[in-house]
Amino acid sequence: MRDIAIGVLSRETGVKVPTIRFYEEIGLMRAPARTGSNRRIYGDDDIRRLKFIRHARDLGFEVDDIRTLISLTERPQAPCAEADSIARRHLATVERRLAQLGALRDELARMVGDCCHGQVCDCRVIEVLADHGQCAGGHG
Amino acid sequence: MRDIAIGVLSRETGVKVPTIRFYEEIGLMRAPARTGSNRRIYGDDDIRRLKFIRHARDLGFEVDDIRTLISLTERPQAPCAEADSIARRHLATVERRLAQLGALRDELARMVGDCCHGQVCDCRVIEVLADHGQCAGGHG
DNA sequence: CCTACAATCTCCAGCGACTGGAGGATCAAG
DNA sequence: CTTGATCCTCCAGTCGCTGGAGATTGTAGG
Repeated sequence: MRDIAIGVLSRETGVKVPTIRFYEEIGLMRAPARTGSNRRIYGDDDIRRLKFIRHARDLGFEVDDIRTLISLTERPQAPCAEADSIARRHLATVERRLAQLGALRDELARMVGDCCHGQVCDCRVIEVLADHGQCAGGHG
Repeated sequence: MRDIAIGVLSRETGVKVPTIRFYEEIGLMRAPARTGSNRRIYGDDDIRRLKFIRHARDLGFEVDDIRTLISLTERPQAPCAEADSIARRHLATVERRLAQLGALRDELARMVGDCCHGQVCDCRVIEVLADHGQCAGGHG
C-alpha cells in the first residue's frame, strides 16, 4: 500500500484536488488517514474508488446513485438487481435527453439554415424563439 | 395594454412566479410598473418577452446569450449576424453533447444488456464503472 | 363589515456539483 | 536557508433557479 498524496491522487485520476476534498465532505470518498502534519494519505484502493466515482460521473450518474453503487461494490454477494435498475433508470433518462437534444438540434439547424443573414427583423433565429408555436419542443 | 398580475403572467407563460422575479433581478425581464400596493403590473409585451425567454431556455440557451438575443430584438435594423452566430455556436455545442450522449447511451445499454442479473461481484454495470479502460468516453 | 383565503411582497437560504481564492503551514530541492 | 510547490481549512461564488418565512393586500362569501 503506497502512500499517495492528494495531488498524486488527483493526477492519477484526473479529479481536481478541491473536488477530491469535496467528495470526502459529501461522503463519496472516505476520510483518509493523515500524516503528522495533517496531510491526507491515500492508497491504491482510493485510486480505484475515485476512478469509479469519476467514471460514473462522466457517465452522468448522480452522486446519490454513485453512493448506492459504491455500497453495492462493498457487498459483492448482494444481488445486482439494484445496480442493474440504477443503470436502467439512467439509460432511460439518457435516452429521453438524447431524443430531446435531437429535436433541439433539428430546430437549431433549421433556425440557422433559414436565416437569410439580413437584419434582425427578418431573422429566423429571433422569429423562432419569439413564436413558441413553431416548435414541437417539450421540456423538463 | 391589459394589466396583468405576476400570477397570470406565470400561468400564461408557464414560468413560475419566483422565476419571473428572478429574471427581473438578473435583468432578463425589465422591472415592471407597480400598483399603489407595490404589486407588479405586466402588459402583453411582457408576455411575449417572457415566452421568448422561456423558449430560448427550453432550447438550452444560456442567460447571457438570451440577454444578447433580447438586445438584438430591440434593435431590429441591426444585422442578424450576431443572432446567427449565437445560434450556430449553440448548435455546435448541442451536436457535441448529442454525440457524447449517444456514446454514453451505447455504453449504458451494453452495461445493462451484459448484466447476467446475478451477484454484484459479477455485475457488468459495476465492472464497467470500475474499469475505466473499457470505455471510450471523453468528457467535459 | 368581518372573515377566510388566495395572491403578492421582500428577503434569504438551499439545491447540485463543484471551483477557486485567502491565508497559513509544511515539504523537497538547491 | 530560501524558494516554490504542495498541502491545509474555511468560505464565497458559480448557474439557474426553487421554495420557505413572515408580512401585506386583494377578493369572495356570509
